[in-house]
Amino acid sequence: MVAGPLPAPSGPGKDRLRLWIRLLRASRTIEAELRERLKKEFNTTLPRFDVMAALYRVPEGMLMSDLSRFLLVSNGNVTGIVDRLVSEGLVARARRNGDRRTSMVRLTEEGSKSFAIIAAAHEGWIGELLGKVSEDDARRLTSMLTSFRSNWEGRE
Amino acid sequence: MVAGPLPAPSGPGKDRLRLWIRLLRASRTIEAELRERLKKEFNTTLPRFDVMAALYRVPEGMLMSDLSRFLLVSNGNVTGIVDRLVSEGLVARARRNGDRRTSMVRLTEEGSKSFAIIAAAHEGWIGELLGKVSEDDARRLTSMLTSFRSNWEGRE
DNA sequence: ACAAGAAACTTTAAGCTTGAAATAATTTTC
DNA sequence: GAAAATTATTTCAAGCTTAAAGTTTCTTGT
Repeated sequence: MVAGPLPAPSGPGKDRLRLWIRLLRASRTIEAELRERLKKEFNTTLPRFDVMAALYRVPEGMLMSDLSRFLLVSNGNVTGIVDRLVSEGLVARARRNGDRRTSMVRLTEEGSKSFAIIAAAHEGWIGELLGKVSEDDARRLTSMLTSFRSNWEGRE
Repeated sequence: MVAGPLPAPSGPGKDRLRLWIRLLRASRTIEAELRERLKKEFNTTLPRFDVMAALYRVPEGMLMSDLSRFLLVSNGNVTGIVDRLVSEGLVARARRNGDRRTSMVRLTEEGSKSFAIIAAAHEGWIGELLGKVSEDDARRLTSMLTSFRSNWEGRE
């Protein structure tokens, strides 16, 4: 890690900037670790995991556009990830509801079983990686981030 | 946003998992917004901005490997981003120190001027996007994340 | 000195990501 | 009820990202 040779700037607004930088670094650090473990242990990727996690909560499936909104990624992106999951037999697209533009995407039985195993390991990893954060801090942080989220959603 | 139809799970370990999910969502939300504004307002990208921000702090420049470590991305990745910045005239590679394997990378004068402008806008955006987080919470969050970081660095 | 190993960087292949353009199906408007 | 607008999704081009393999240049052990 390269130490910043310039003195830490201060002033109004700098506190938020510093917070953002820390937030980004923390999530990138954890993300990198998860990515590596998913690859090594289960030969899968974080985006695939994210899609499967979203679908796991909703057995009847989700529309592509719901997935895209939920995961905060572009719809073209979801198409590619789902394509790969389908070709691996973990996910199925069901065309034809009433609206023939849409396709309902859901985990296959294999996908569901596979995800359950990975998710258990994932939860353990998070426990390990965030283990040094006290229960108290974890709850406090969570509630601050929750209030950030609701502020965000009510903006514009 | 799709609401989770399953009841929120509880139990030991779930608090950390919930924290991680919130952390990830918060940073992705902000990242997406920054990415979009960087594109729209300055026709640049977050990775380019990150590299320039790292270099801006160190006028004499950094080695590729330092950049890679500092930004938490792979070295092959940095090569590509720096290539593009060089072709745009914002960054310069200076071969030949004593060690001819290394190249010292630094902002050009144009790059430095350009970054200063973008950075000012960026800081304003962060102030806006995180504006609803109180100064107090911002400092508390920052210190929690800092202690996470130092715990992290001391692991393994 | 010289071979073996390590270090700094680039290249490559595969996959992720975005924004924009293209398709196809539905809804709205006149 | 046809044209226009909207919605859901896919395709595309460009760029980001990683891990692994390759190149070049030091460094080390003998």
